Amino acid sequence: MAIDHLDGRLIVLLAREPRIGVLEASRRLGVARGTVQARMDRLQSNGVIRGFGPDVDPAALGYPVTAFATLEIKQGQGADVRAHLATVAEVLELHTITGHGDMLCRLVARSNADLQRVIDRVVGFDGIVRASTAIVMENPVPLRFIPLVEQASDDAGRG
Amino acid sequence: MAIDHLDGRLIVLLAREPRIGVLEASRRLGVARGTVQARMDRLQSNGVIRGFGPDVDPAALGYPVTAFATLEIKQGQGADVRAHLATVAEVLELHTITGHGDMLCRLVARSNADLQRVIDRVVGFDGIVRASTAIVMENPVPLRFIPLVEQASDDAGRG
DNA sequence: TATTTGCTGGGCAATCTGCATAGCATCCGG
DNA sequence: CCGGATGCTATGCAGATTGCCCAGCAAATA
Repeated sequence: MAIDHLDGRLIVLLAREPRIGVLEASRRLGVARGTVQARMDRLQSNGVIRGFGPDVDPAALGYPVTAFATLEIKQGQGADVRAHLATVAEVLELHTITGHGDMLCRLVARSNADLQRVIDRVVGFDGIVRASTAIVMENPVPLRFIPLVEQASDDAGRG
Repeated sequence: MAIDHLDGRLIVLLAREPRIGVLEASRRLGVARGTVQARMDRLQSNGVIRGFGPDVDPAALGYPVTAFATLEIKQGQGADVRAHLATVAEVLELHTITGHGDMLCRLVARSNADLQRVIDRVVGFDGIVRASTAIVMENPVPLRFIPLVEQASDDAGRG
């Protein structure tokens, strides 16, 4: 579960140049090919690396508007709401959270006007009492894991 | 910029089985290898596919706690705050948003107790007036793009 | 001390990639 | 209706990579 420095370097390398193969990676890291192969297998069965799915940009797909919506759910309707939101393609992720709102979801839309349609679709469901939406203007730090990986692998030695 | 049905099928296929190569993909999709190659090149230069970075799970790295923090920023300190947050490894992403809070960021931590440390680190900076945090309990819909891709590629024909 | 585990270095057959060519069909402006 | 551009198919080939194997070795473990 803990990763060492070599794991860290491997993940960072894969993040930077995803198309390189095992052989090239072993050259870059200065270790044997079998080692890289074993590390990658281990990282994947550990679940540290879930996969290598293509990194899709919603904006390039025609959905340049992102928003976060906090939803207040009627007691006992949680499961139904989850199922409902899972059917909406514009809902990219959904979390249940502590605090006054009950759920937080990330939405995308084709335009600000289209966002209204998406929100109507999201909240147009019985179990949802209220929704409050924040539109994303800028994204100074896009979703990233590398710094965390580096920190985790640095911690390894002196855990 | 718009993607057609074949693009959609290709992306979905890559998402499901990321390690397959161009040749295998062409077999699965029932098209020529050169076609898949051309489509992938186009999708990447379009920016629809940003890359194939490894999908890292923070929980497996030892950071099982996720939270969203809404930050209120002192006028004119935006840039400094961005720079500050970018240096914190536990800040996985940062958005500037409309509404009362000014920024929304996604945090991870090693435990609920550790989250306190992370939050202190995040808000322990001059430009930040106030922070309100929501801890994620469940994640019924993990970050996903496939439904959106399918919708976008279905729209293609009858746009 | 015997055993297990992880890394190295090497080898081999099968496969895949990158690159190039050529034939077709479709779409579009003239 | 024609010329030209574009996109898909089909194929070929040399070189690189993969998956799988083995044996030696060092360090940690029982």
